[in-house]
Amino acid sequence: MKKVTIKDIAREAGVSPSTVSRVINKSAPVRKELEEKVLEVIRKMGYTPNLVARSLRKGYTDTVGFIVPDITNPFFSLIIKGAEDFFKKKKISLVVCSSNHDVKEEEKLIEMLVSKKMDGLLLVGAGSSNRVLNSILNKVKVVFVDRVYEGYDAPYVVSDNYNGMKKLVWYLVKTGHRSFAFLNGEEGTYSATERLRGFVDALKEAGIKDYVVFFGQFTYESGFSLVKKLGKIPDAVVCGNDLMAYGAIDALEEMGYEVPKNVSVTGFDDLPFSKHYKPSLTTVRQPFHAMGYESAKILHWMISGKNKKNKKIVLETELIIRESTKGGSEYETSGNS
Amino acid sequence: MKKVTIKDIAREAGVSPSTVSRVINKSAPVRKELEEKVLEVIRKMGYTPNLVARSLRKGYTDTVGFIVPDITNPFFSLIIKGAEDFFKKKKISLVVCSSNHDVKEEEKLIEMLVSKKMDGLLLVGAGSSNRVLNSILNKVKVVFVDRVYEGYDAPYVVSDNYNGMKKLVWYLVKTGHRSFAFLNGEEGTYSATERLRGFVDALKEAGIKDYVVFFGQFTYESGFSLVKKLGKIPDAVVCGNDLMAYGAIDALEEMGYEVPKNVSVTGFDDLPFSKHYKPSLTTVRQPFHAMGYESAKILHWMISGKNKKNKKIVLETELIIRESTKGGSEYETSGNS
DNA sequence: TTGTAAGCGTTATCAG
DNA sequence: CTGATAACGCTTACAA
Repeated sequence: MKKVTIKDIAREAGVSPSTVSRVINKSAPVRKELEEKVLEVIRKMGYTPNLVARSLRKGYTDTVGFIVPDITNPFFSLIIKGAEDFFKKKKISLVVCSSNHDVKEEEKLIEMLVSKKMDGLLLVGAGSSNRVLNSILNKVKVVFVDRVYEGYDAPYVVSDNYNGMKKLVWYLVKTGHRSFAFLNGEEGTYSATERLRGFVDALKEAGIKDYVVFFGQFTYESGFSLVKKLGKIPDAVVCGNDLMAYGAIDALEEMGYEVPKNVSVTGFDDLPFSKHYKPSLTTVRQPFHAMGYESAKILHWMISGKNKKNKKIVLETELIIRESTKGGSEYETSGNS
Repeated sequence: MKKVTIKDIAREAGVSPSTVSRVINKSAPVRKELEEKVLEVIRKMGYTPNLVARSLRKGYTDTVGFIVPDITNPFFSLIIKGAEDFFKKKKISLVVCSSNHDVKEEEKLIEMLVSKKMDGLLLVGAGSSNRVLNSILNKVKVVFVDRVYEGYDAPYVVSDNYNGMKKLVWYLVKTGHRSFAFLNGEEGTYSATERLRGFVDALKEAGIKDYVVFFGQFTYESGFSLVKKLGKIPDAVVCGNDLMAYGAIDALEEMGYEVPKNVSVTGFDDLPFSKHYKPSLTTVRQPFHAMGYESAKILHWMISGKNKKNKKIVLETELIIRESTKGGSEYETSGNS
């Protein structure tokens, strides 16, 4: 099928290309009669505007890029969904890319997306820094998601990892736990760092010194193997995220412990699945969808020229108490208004 | 920062734009000396080619669209990952869109993607048909994923739902199950239909008539509530997919049954999580990643002009035996060569 | 209200 | 090997 352009429509309708353009975009008044004629020809010939040409002319693409470490991880795909839900309303499409937790790949992706003239970029960084970031930060609008990059003056949207973890630990202390192990994710990651801060600060405030900290990855397997390395089993095993908690629980049970009877285990994230885990997981809920949605909103502001340049958003986290921890229901979660 | 174009480079390097283009694309020989000069200026001025302009000129975008019902569903995100892994090697990017299981939305998305001049489309359809499909099938290359559309002569990649289900039911029969309930997903869906066919045929071959079939959705909640509607609990509850099986197991346990002691439950998909469910799930593994990867490969063939027009691929499924079904280990899976 | 023509940034063609 | 020039399809001054 030969492709039909605005010129073909113009010729067929006996008008000029500009008139056709005006009809399509309602960018200027056109005589009713002509308008109808044009519309009819468009329909008849099955014309659809070439948005590539339009983009070249107008200077924007109505497309933004979203780079995440792994699209397969529900944590990220839920965030993406949030962004998508916002952008869909603005008729903006999303180019989604996985960096596979690799900063090198991330750099390549960023360059490609900039070259493809994305109107903006949403970035869940793979590392804590990035060579190309500096050079592109003034070529394209960027919003950091779930990460704070020291030294870059760009807006970000994160959730309150620090206070989420604090709430969780306080709860554990309050329900009688006195010794702790923290099975954390990748050392150096923003999330791991913040959660550790919360963990340590909460215990310090509680005057508890009986704890150990290990780093691993944010995966089931890592949670599983880290548990096996634990010398003595503490009252509570606090995990870097839900996946690790699943692994930790399974390892503990394999070792003959019952959760939560002999040991409490907690997660972080509250993946949709965690309420169905056995035992269902006590964890800290991150507002995935909102994280994506808010980042998208900010990026959109920036794109539209509303200069929310240094918007920094920290979204609330919520303590979710379920059955993987021992202890009364006397503690009220703070976020359930 | 003012954007720098190929002309700026040309001027600065004292050559013509064509020469710069030739250097960038290695599309024709250029004197070493000039080439170096150009490369240097490019570096110095921080030039990156405008791929929108290039696309307009060349007639393709190195971008393909992928529409799925819900990016949040691990089943789909794993497929997307497969496609992404293939396309990354070809430097093709993916515009990922969720139709939210809504055919209307899907139609809009398709039109938009065609307008944006995607080189091709990967489509996990939301329904069994679609108004715009006919009109765009000769405007853009399309590969259907996980669905066979009757009446459209386009290539597809699916997994062998029918035989997968047959293998599963045979196994159940072989291990002594004599009465069945099939808790299926959305009626009319390709997957639901094929799995039902497999289920019915296998039982027919086994001479078993004691079974019931229900339709619902492919969700945890649906599995849960469908179980509650079951009159008598059969030997085996066969579920439309893994999520439904999770729900079914939980409902059954809530009703006081033990799985698999009192009743066996099976899934379909083998989500990464199913081996960690309690009990771990007996299910049929679909080759998610391969489904995405193969679809991408075919689409790429079509785009590159290699006319694999009517390529139809049915990928093998594999029976995965775990702990949610009662029965010996005497049965050998067929796919473990 | 409508048409003409320039231009968005590339690349392909054609001379030289 | 290199440079003009046209063209990709659209939008937008500017002119009428």
